[in-house]
Amino acid sequence: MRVLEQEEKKRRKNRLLQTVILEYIRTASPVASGAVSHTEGMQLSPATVRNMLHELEKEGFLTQPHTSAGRLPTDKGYRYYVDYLLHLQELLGEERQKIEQEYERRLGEIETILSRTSRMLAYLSHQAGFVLRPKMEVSTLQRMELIACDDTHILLVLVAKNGFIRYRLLRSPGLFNEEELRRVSHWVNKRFQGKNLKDLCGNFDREMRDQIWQEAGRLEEILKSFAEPIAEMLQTHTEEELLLEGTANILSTPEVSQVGSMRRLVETLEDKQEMLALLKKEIQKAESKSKKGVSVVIGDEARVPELRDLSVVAKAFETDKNTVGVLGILGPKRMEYGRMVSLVEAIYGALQKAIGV
Amino acid sequence: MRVLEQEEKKRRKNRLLQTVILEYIRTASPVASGAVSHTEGMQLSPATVRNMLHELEKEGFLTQPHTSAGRLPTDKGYRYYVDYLLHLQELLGEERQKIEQEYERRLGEIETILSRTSRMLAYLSHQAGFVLRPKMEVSTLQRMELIACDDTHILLVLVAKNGFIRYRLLRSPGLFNEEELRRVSHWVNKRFQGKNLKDLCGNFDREMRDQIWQEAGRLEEILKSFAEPIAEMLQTHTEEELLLEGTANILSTPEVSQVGSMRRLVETLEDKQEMLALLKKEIQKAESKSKKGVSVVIGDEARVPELRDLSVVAKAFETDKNTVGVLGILGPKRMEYGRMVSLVEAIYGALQKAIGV
DNA sequence: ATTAGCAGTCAATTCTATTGAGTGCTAACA
DNA sequence: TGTTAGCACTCAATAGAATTGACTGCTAAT
Repeated sequence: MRVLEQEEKKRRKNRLLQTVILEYIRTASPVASGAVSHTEGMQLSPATVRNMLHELEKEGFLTQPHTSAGRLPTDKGYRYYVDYLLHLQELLGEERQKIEQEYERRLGEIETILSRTSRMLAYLSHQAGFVLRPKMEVSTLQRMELIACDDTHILLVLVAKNGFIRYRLLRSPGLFNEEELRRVSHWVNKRFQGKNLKDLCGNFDREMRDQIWQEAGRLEEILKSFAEPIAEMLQTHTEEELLLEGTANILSTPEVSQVGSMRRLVETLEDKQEMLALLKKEIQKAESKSKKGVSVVIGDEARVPELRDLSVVAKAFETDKNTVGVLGILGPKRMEYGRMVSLVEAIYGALQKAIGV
Repeated sequence: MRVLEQEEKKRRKNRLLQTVILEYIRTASPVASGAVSHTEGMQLSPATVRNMLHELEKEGFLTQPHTSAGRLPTDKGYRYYVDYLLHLQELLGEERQKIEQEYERRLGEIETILSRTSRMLAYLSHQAGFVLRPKMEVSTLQRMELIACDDTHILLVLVAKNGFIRYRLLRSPGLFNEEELRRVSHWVNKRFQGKNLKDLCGNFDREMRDQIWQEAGRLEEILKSFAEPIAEMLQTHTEEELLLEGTANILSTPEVSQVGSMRRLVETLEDKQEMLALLKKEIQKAESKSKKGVSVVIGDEARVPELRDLSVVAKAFETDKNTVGVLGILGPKRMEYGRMVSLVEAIYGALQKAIGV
């Protein structure tokens, strides 16, 4: 036989890599040369396969846990697979149906929708599902309203352009009738509506005081009483939050076979602050490179030792022009990427429709 | 020596049981006769101690994991200890301080306070902390308000007497000016304020329709458009919710030494529905018996196999006359009950003060 | 370029022996 | 009658040795 053309050789190697990865994903144990030598389209003896595997190993796509074991993919291997060899996998009819069902009965509060979304992701992926709720402060002020609850309590409600709301029950700083409260709301809305919450957050107090002096008498007095509570409310609670569901799902993977590593994993996942920072950073980075819109962060690419065996499949979503959150799933590196990417895309679509941008 | 009086014998036995339990809590491994024979106030030889231990075992307060091992408490043993032998343990100054700090800057939203409370419980106990948020429907309607956000969206806010609020962003069912919306709110508030949300939930729609016909013209028309959205909102979202924090803390206990049991535990804890039903039931039961107000559910008393090695220390709290939630901690049976009871009491107190009933 | 065959590697499993912590019981003692 | 010393016995835990078997790498033949 003549020298195989480079192209043909390359094609076969890709095919082999793919087979090994799929097999490893299926069985969770290192793949032997014999196991892949007779799969469809592969008619080579184990020995030949071994030679090829050897090459793939030298190139960094595969490793062996020890000399006399089969091969398993490295992070680089998975990366190549995800970037070049991946076949998206259609969702099942019942899965699509489940998603539709979930979102068609519109669930009002955006908080609830997001929380259900993370549950949905976990449920359908059998991995952990997460939603990184966007910060409120990146949005703009849509409306501020004061509602008298009883003589001593006033509810301060703040509606952001992105559909989020914050509220706070104040001990009333004085005795005001409804009309007066309305005038305060009106005054504030007139001046601050549409303003960036982030800007307001820092200097609302000052700005408000700057303008109050222009008013006189009773109105000035009332406004003064409310300047501080409003400012305070703007300052707290602008944090984003991580909703994480289905942690238990990723504990059944053989990757965490020791009690210690399992505990550390749960600890890491529970440390919302850390997870949050990490996901945000990594996903933004990945997002900018990826074309499909769904980004995949594999294993150690996240640079967190405890998450070394996990991958993230995620996609950013918008609730407003510039308010982005992230939704996705978190599971063992050894996951069905094809299905997961499709799933994240499907749920992303349903969510976007539901919050009706 | 004359026959020991029954009383003296009983006293010594109690003391021994207590010592064994404390020792077991401290070391997490079965307590040998030698280990307790020379503790303060105990001046008996190991052999004598062995005889007493044997009796305690026959009475069901202790067991041995195997013949040649030390003793450890049974559920009955813990129960006796908690009910009769427990010394409450003062919190440390810094702990008290931490609690005060957390609650003194009043955090507005009750949701946030509760969520922080569960985190606080976890943090100070080094166990899992939880708050079972009360159902909203047991409270009464304090206020309903419609807020126009823009031409197409209206925010429907519902404030309950217990400080909880629900909101929902509606696609506006028509074009209404502020004055008109105000009239709707006013109309609803006038008729339904103070009514039990649970009752409203079921038949708001009907009741409202019953009364609408009395109005005429424009107002009737507007009211009609809002009857359904409001009714729908009342019906959803009356669920209570479980906030659980610090799960990882109880995974470091030697009780869950196997991967399987650990996984099952995490699964159980994550299944909020189940946990919720369980906690509610058990704690109510315990609460009715206990005098201290803090209830303790030990191990298998909860009748959930996965929680066999855990105990719950909890206390009910009120945000309103008849709105009760529960807060507490969840940890290995082998926990410092004295400290935990004090802790739950302290945080309960701080919370009650903070939500200012 | 491919393949059969063989020597070599190494985790996993099973079996055995050893250790040591701790008990129960009995007989002696105060 | 209550307490104690002493001894035989039990049993989990640990360590070591032997065996197995699933692989690979290499070489020589095709």
